[in-house]
Amino acid sequence: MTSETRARTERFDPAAYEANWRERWERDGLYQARDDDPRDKQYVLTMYPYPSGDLHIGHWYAATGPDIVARVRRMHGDNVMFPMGFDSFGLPAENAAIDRGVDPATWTAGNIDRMRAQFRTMGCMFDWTREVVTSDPAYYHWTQWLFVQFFKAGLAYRAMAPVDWCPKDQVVLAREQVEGVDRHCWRCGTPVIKRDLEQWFFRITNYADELLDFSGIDWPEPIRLMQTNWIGRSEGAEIDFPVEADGVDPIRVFTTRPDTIFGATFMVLAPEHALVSVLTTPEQREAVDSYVVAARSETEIERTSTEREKTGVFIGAYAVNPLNNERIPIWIADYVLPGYGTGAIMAVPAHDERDFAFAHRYDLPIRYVVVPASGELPTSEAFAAHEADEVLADSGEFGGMPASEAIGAITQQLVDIGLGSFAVSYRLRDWLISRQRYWGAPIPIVYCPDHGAQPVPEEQLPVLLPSDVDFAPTGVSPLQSDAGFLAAECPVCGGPARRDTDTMDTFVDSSWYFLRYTSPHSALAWEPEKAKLWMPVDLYTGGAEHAVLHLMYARFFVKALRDMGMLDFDEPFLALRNQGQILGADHQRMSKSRGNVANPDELVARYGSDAVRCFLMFIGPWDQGGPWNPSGIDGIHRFLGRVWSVGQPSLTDAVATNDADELERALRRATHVAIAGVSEDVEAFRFNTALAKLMELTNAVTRAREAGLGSAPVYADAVDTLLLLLAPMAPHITEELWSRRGKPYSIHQQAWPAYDPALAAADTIELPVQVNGKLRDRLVVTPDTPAEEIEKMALGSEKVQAHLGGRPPKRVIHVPGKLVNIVTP
RNA sequence: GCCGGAGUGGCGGAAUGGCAGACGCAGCCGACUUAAAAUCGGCGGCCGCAAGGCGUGGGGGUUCGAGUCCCUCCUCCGGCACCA
Repeated sequence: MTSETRARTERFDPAAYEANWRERWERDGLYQARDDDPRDKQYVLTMYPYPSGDLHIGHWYAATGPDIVARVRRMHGDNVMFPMGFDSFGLPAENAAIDRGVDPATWTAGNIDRMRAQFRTMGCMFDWTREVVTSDPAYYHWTQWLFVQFFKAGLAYRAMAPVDWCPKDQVVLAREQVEGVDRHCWRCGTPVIKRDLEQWFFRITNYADELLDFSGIDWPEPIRLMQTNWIGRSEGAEIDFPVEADGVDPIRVFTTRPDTIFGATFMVLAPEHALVSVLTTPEQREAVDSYVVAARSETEIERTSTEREKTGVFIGAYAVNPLNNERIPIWIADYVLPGYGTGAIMAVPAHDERDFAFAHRYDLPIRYVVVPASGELPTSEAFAAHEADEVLADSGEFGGMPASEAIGAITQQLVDIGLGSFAVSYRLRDWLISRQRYWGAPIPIVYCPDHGAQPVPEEQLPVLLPSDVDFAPTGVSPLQSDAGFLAAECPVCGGPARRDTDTMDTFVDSSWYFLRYTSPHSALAWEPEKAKLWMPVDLYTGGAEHAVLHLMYARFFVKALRDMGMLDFDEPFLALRNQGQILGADHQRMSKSRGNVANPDELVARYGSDAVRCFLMFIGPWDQGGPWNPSGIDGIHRFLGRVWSVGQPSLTDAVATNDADELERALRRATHVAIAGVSEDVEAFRFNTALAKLMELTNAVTRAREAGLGSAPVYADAVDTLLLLLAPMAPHITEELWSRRGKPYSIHQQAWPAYDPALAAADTIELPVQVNGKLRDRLVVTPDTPAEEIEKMALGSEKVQAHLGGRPPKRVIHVPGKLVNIVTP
């Protein structure tokens, strides 16, 4: 650059223009998605945040990726909606109320205001006119209304259930909110315990099979696998084992291996099983009772530890094997879980590790009934009968039958004698949605002494949260101590009734917020025609940690609402992409308690929003994340500085060169190579390599200017293209330069540059020449050089000849455009 | 234990089975400057004076050719975990 142009170029100072452009975009409603836009719609969505207080670097990381894609799709000519809101019900607000005495609503509203302002500094194309806030009565009105619809459709029911209870947060948790080996609370980490409570459930298990079907949606394989495993479909049989006592129902078991029934040497009931008290003999009563009491007081940790030695008690009673009438002793043991299958098993110690360990400890018989076709049999451990080439042994008329065949044959025989059925069991349980806390949507149900649980009439919704309650956690909802809230009227008889004092799991709120964005101010939950216009979401992004929570619940909601006639599609999110997690500098998950939360404000103030966006996208693949280390942001700042420099208008310091034509072709080629590369990378969420390609183009443009091309049309084209390609990632600097160059406002409304392969084609290519796969020389040829000539040139190379040692080559492999490899004899 | 994902320079990372290390960071050298910062240019896997050799977690294999495909082992990260 000459000193003359340097003087003309204003100093690169993002602070001088970034906020101004954001205000202009806002004022112009540039990012508002219009319902009456005739172009193809494109609904891009990123998971809305919990308003915890301040945005951290992870929010920037998560939002920038989809913002880039949304912007590119907009430049491709689509009518793009990219909304944002707040998932604002939940425990932290209530804990803040307890700790600091502030009202949850006030605390939440303050956080939302702060975070909304911080969000705006990102320069994302969020359409804030569509914002939803789930703790707003105008929103939870409809969450409650949806609950009533689920109730009326038979998909919401109340049941006494042993539930996971967090003793610290004093709240019931969904199974999905209990994590890890020690069965701890997902929020506070405290080990959970079991309690029996009347709870509301959503019948998600009705949709277990449909939720296993991912055809037609483009979701990451790991997420699909996690949901599949979570749903845990197992095919097998239910089998009735009659008991010796008169007038008592048989013991029904679920098994995936009915073919091993002749190896059943004992039965095991879960300690909670209803038949335990009926069947226990007087002599065993005391031992059984004390075992049951002990099992029920155990924590989840103890109960489900796989390390622990298996324990149990014989209850004194016997069942009868329905196929051979053998007498089988009945035990109880806590390794049989009450909530899975039928809560009872036929124990086949020869072919199940757990039954094997139990039999070993209590000296129960072990009988092998499935053997390898080879005839060999292990004797010291449970032999996992799984393989295809196995046959039954010691199994009456089924002896010698292949195991795979026997599964069906034995079940069929049990069906024929009325003591069995083909059955499917799922790991998935119904979704427990009751929460004994304040800061959530009240469950819109009243209890009448005469008419039981009745939904609040729709015209009386919303059931508003009272604002003056005592927040100290007591194990019951704070709403229970609020007499004004508690008192209600039975919608059937008008008599006095009691309101439900629990609130809904916040995952209920987030199971339909994407529908509310389509018509956020509607006097309905959503306008059917608006949902028809925008739904389903075309691209959804967020963290993989929601694989079996939000992402499964939202699918369930859409399927249930479809069956209620309220929606006409099957899946909420057509495509899903997960961003990686930005970890603290200590490689640990960012959390306030660890003190490793990185705040972007300082970086934004120093380098500008564009630099922070680009830096985050540049550090690695977006789906990978990684530990936070801001040291590389200087490189991005320098890059944007070079863009600032080349993007200035009317550079006239052109110097005539005698090879201008070739230089111009090279610059045009670099431009079109960048168009192709960036387009491809952005669609694939490879923002890091897209930026690398933009850096290469910038370097090529800089070189061209140094070479004197500054006033050539091809130079202006290259710069314009650079700005257009960079605009989705760095919306401010590109708008500023676009404007300075006298181009029409806004750059974000321009068409994405068109790629011309002919202009990207190289004049000459460099071909590596290998001998036995090792690089020995290079050839520079034009793309149309005939293969024979290239091979002749390769063989003629001195370096190649040195390695051939005068011998003729054994083989010559020529991959056109790639390389030549010569194999020596 | 089961199911995923990942191991590449000092660092972040790149590479449809075809030149390993693109693009950056940090570093070193140089230009500009009284000087520094900023900016610009250059150098950079390891061993070796060189020729050359060795290099993508370890070991084996397929191939003319392997970071990439196959087998096996190790380490790290995520999910699930007595689910019959």
